[in-house]
Amino acid sequence: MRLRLATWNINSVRLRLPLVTQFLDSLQPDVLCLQEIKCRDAEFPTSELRKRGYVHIATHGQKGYHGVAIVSRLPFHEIRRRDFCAKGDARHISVAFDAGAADASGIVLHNFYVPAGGDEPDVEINPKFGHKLDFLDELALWTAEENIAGERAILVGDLNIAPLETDVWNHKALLKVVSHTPIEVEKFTKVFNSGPWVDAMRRIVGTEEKLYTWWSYRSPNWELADKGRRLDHIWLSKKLAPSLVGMQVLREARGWLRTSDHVPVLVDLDLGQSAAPP
DNA sequence: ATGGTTGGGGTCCAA
Repeated sequence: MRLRLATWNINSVRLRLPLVTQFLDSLQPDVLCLQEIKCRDAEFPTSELRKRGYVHIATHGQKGYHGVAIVSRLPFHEIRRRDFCAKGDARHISVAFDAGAADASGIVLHNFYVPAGGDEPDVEINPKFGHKLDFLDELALWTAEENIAGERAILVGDLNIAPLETDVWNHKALLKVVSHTPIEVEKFTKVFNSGPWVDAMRRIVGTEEKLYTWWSYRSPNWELADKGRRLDHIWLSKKLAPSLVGMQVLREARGWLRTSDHVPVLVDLDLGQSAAPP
């Protein structure tokens, strides 16, 4: 069984619903994880997505800011929503695919929207940066305690950190820019090492190659200047990693009319292979 | 070094 999974920071799902449906129609993912839906659960465009076959929908929304959702053709259960840092922020949702999802059964999927962290990488003058670091600390502890990378697990989302030198357009220029500072990369790495995770994107595109998923709205000529960062990630547990058969960053989506500043990232898994011995 | 754009909700905050 093939499973196509996508993640996309949509930056207002209601405003960009036509782009979401265009994306679903053309790329045909089985599961789409969204971040920054920027609406309450009741305002999520559930009926429009159900009409297109994505009948299984779980949301963790709030008014105006943040918010995550999982939109799926495959049935799931055990929907969980954790309030990291106990601020009432909607930044996490997870589901487990059930028996009706055939070979996807037993896979737990976590969808995150990590705080952006504000402009100044200094906790003394910028509480938002402190919040981001605290969020990562709590995430590392929790992922280890809960063993969320256990057996068959996937972690996706806008993690708002570009960890590698080739994840940003200019490593040196961005060392003091929030998203690429050493302290953030250190904490990001701790989260990654809290479980047996594999970076699916870098399994397909080598670390010597530049790879971005986000281009600022503030930079004109995004395509020509190409001042991007890889802020969005897909991690597979070691057990699932052998099933990875494809990955794409849908760079063209950044050129769509009135689009998000993030583009979708997709992976293809051949779950028939995941049962094979190592 | 600076300033640039977008979205939501409401006359500014977050990204």
